[in-house]
Amino acid sequence: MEIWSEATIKNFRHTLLDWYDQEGRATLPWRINHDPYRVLVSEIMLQQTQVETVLPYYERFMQALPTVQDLARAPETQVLKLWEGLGYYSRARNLQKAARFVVDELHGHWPESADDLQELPGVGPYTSAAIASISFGEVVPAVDGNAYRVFSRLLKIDADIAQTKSRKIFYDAILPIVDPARPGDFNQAIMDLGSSYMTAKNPDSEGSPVRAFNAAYLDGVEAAYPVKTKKQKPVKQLFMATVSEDAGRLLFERRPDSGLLAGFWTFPLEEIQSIDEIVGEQLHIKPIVHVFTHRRWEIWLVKRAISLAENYDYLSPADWQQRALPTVQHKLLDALEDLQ
DNA sequence: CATACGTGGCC
DNA sequence: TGGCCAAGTAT
Repeated sequence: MEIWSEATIKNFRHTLLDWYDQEGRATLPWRINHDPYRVLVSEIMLQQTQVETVLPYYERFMQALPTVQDLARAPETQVLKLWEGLGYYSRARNLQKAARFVVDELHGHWPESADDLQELPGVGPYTSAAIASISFGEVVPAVDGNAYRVFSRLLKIDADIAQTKSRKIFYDAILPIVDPARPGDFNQAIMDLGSSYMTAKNPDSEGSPVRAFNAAYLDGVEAAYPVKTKKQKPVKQLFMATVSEDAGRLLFERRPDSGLLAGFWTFPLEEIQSIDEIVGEQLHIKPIVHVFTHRRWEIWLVKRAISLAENYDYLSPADWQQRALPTVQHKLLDALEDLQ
């Protein structure tokens, strides 16, 4: 691993921030100002989600709920509907819990340090550092996937970025490099660098503004960085989805309050071991396939009667359109519509 | 500390 | 196509 001199660090900050000032994405809507609410919403949405995906959601969310007080007072159903399709839905619930904490417990006064911000639900080591540096000027590194990738290459850090314990190694390595005059811009510049020149696949290290600081590139070993162990494959699961109609309404099931798609509405889903269990009954000749990070669902639509359960409800189109439905349920509805 | 937790894009 | 990747956190 490389250790930079104080002169190199100063040179790097200057090079990075000059590039950021010229080429950075200053027009991103969460960079219009440093309002902690606007930054918080953006950072939560951006967790494991790309900028292009977030943009329309962010604009719509801020339009509907412009202040932390608005979010704190909103019905949870509205928040989930605004989040529909973004995924990782516990983020939406935690975001509203965080807003309620700031408004109700802290009387609208924001925590200003990374340590205190981490008390907010859904705000962990990365997000707390991002808000503290961007909104409040705290000199802390925001160590996200970009920072891992960028600094693993710049400094040739061999720690496996898939391992939790590597976080401290990167934090300690980056901390002395963060620009004390512009910590928020520094962190955002690293992220912009990681999503432009120093990408995971097909990086353009040759054209990168910090190529002179990229030890892995200069040594011709960039392909070896970052070190990252592989994830496990999604588990395959087979389901029968019940299509039960009553006077123009369709039967939906409310999923449990915890776990996958918690609290969201889908057709009643019953896991089966083999397609043989429903042969001759299915409505489609091919299953609807939906892949999560850790599961791969194959769902067969079956028109059948089913005994009602406590978490079942017949919904009219007007009903289900105003509820937050997971993407997999939209796929099922689309497939059903194709049959008509 | 390893795993659960969504979705869309890319090759 | 299946695997990998993208501004992580909670448990």
